[in-house]
Order: sequence, then structure tokens, then C-alpha cells
Amino acid sequence: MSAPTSASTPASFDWLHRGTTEIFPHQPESEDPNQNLTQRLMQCDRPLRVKLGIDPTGTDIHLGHSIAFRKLRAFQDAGHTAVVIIGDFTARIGDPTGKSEVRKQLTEEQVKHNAQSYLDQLRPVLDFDTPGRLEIRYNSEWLSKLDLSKILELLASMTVGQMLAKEGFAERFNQESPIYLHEFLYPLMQGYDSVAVDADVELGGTDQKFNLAVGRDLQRLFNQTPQFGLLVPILIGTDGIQKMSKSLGNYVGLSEDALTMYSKLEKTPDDQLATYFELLTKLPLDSLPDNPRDRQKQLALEVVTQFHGADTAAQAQKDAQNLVAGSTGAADNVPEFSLSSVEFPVPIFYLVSASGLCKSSSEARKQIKGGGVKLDGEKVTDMNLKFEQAEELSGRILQLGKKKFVRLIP
RNA sequence: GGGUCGGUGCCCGAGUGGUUAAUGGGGGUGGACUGUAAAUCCACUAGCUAUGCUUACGUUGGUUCGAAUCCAACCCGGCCCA
Repeated sequence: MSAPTSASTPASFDWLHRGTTEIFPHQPESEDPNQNLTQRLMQCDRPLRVKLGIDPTGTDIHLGHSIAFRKLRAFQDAGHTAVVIIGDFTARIGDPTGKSEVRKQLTEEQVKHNAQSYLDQLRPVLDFDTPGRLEIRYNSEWLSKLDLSKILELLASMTVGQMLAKEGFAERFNQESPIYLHEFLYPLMQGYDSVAVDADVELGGTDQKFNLAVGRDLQRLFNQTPQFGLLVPILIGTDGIQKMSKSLGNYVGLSEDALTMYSKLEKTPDDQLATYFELLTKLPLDSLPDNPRDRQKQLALEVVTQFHGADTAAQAQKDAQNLVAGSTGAADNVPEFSLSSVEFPVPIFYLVSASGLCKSSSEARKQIKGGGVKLDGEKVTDMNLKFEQAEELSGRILQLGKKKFVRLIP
């Protein structure tokens, strides 16, 4: 295996610093490669092992997760080895970071399924193909083998006070909400992962600082050179307020279709635009369009291109414009709904719910009442409107609000 | 283990026997406006092929013409004591 390119070309480390919040330990003046990551990168004679863990707790990952993986990709491109840890063991305990509640425990099967799904979704982000650039490890490999004496050794390396100093714990303790003992194990296990894979660098969101630091402590305990921690920002979601998360519904999933992705991204809040460009693209930040609307479009196009390719992205942009303009016929990528599953005569409100635009028929009625339902661009006002047969409806487009469409087919 | 306080809708949080899916806020969805944004204003915010019916205030029973509200047991959590 060849030495990392960065070693031979003492080039710039822009890729390292773009969108990076913090690197620790960080002593920029130091020549010591254990105190200064840039020195380490320039001096290393072998690819560094760059760890990034993810707990397969759900089936979807989103752009918020992707920024750490993008950084990981940057390391890969610089010749280093990405060590992706699938937290199949830790997922069953749950990371207490940032949670106000205990995470529910998952079965082994769910975890397995989720893990595969994650890897599929990461395909466009990481380099899966270049030999030596990617290592995928499951932490059950070593964590399930820990015996009590080893666990005690880990536990003895930290104090309750140190644990309680951790952000989430402190809050929960002060709010008098429950903290279970097994949650204290989480940072230790994640830290032990670093020992198990002999990590040189670990990536994570800023909320992971504590956990990455524990990794350093444990590596020291096991006579390894402590890893560097590299923190990337937590991406704010599409609501512009809270961090991107599936449960808050303010996310853009990596596996979403191009049109959905585009539609969400093109309304990125103005004050998040710069951040999104920095974290989700490689575009130079000083040559963006002046008009905020154009910036939104460029961002959407760029990101969708990463996941779906330029052609599909361009088509999504076109479709999005057509849909909003109301020229329904021009939209090709509208989900279809087959009328074969409904019984005629069918009331409009039932149709709205059956087609999946609304969760329930009650909600559909309310939306119709509120003027949110359109058929071929025309507002539906009578919720008891009935259709006698499928021919009346097939080919027409049913719409809820500005964003949800369904084409009715026989 | 003992004492004590508490468990209400997506979230927070009122309500303490009597028309009512249950005040208020947040969030969400829809409408107007707009740049498909923000801000603002308005509406909606349990389910049902539905002018009515069915479920809802930790769980299960009980008292009552009638309970989220009273009683009992149980489950869960906080705090104090051990």
C-alpha cells in the first residue's frame, strides 16, 4: 500500500479544516505529531486509521449524519483508512448523548437490518472501492466478549463525577429525570471501540466530544497512542432551528428520491444556507449567487447531484418548478396511486387518505375544509364530493398543500 | 425497604364529579402574504367510506344517573431517609 498522498505533497489541508469545528489535542505551534494533527498527517509513513462510529438505531440516515462521513471521505481521498464502526452492540444500549429520555432497546435482528441499510445509503458518500481505504467493523465483535473483570477495569477508569459532568447527564440529573446505570457504560464502550481498532483519529459531531475524549483515556490505559478527535458541527435541520433529526421531521434522508430531496433543500432557511454549502458541498464559498433564492436552488441541485447524479438532479429541479407552477402534466416523477384498490363510488376525502396524502380520513376532511386539497390544480371545496367510477379520476393529479402530489392511475 | 410528591392529547402544561375530544402555550399541517424562505394574520390539530358512531386523561377494578376528577390494588418515575 502506498503512503498517503498528503505525505509526499505538503499541500494545503483545506480539506481537513473546511467545516471542522475543533480538533483536539490542538497545539498548532507544536512540532509533536501527537499534539498537532497537521504534523501527524505530514509525517506519517502509513495511512492513518480514521474511526467513525454510527449506531444502527433506525433505517434511515440523513444529511446530518453525512457531514461526518463526508469528512471521513476526505481522509480517504487523502490516502487514509476509514474505519467505520457499526455500533451493533452499542445500538442495543443507546447513546444517552443529547437525549432527554432513555433510548428503547432494539433486537439483534432490527440492528442487523438497520446496519445493512446504513451501508447502502452511505455508498454515494464513501469510497467503497479503492483497496485499503475502507474497513467496516461491528463492535459486537469485541464488546460482546468483554467479561466482567475487563468491564470493571473500564468502569474503574472513570468517576461518577466525570460522568455527571457530561452534558446530557448533568441536565437530566438536574431535571430530576431518570438516568440508568447502563447508560454510564455507553461512553466507555464507544471509547473501547477506539482501543479495539487502534484508531489514530476519531470523527464525530460536536456532541461527541466527551465520548471521543473517553476513547483517548482508554487508549492511554491500554498503552496505545491516544487518538485525535475531530469534531464537525451538528447540522441544523430544514426548520432552521433544531438539529436535523428524523424524529423532529426536519431531515433530508440520504435515500430519498431526487424530487423530495430537491424540494426540501430548495427551501433551506436563509441563515443556514452558508453552513449547508460549507458542510454539504465542495463549492467555493466566495462565488455563490447573490440572490438567496438562487443560492437555495444551487444548493439543492448540488446536493441532489451527489446522491442521484447530475441528470436526475436537473430533472428534479425542473419537476419541482413545474409542480409549483401548477402545470401538473409536466411532472413525471409524481408518485402514483392505483385506483384499483378503492371501491366506487368513492368520496373525495376517502381518496385523499387512501392515496397516502393524509394519515387518516379525518385529517383528509379537515384539510379539504381548510382548502388544502386540489384536484388538477383546482381547489376542492366539497368534502362529500363523490366519484362514481375510476375513469373519472384516472390520470388526474391529487394534491395536498404545495408539496404533496399523487397521480391517480387505474 | 420506609416516607413523600407525581404520571393528562405530538410535547409542555391547566383542569379536581356533570353540556363539550378536555383551557392555554409550543410544535405540526393547511390557507393568505412571499422568494416554495423568514416575519405576520387566519383555520385545523383522536379514529372511522361519517350529518352519526367509536376510542381517549399510567393500568385494572369499584362507587355513582354521571368520573380525567372519589375509592382500592397494581405499574412507572422524582425527591428524602435506610
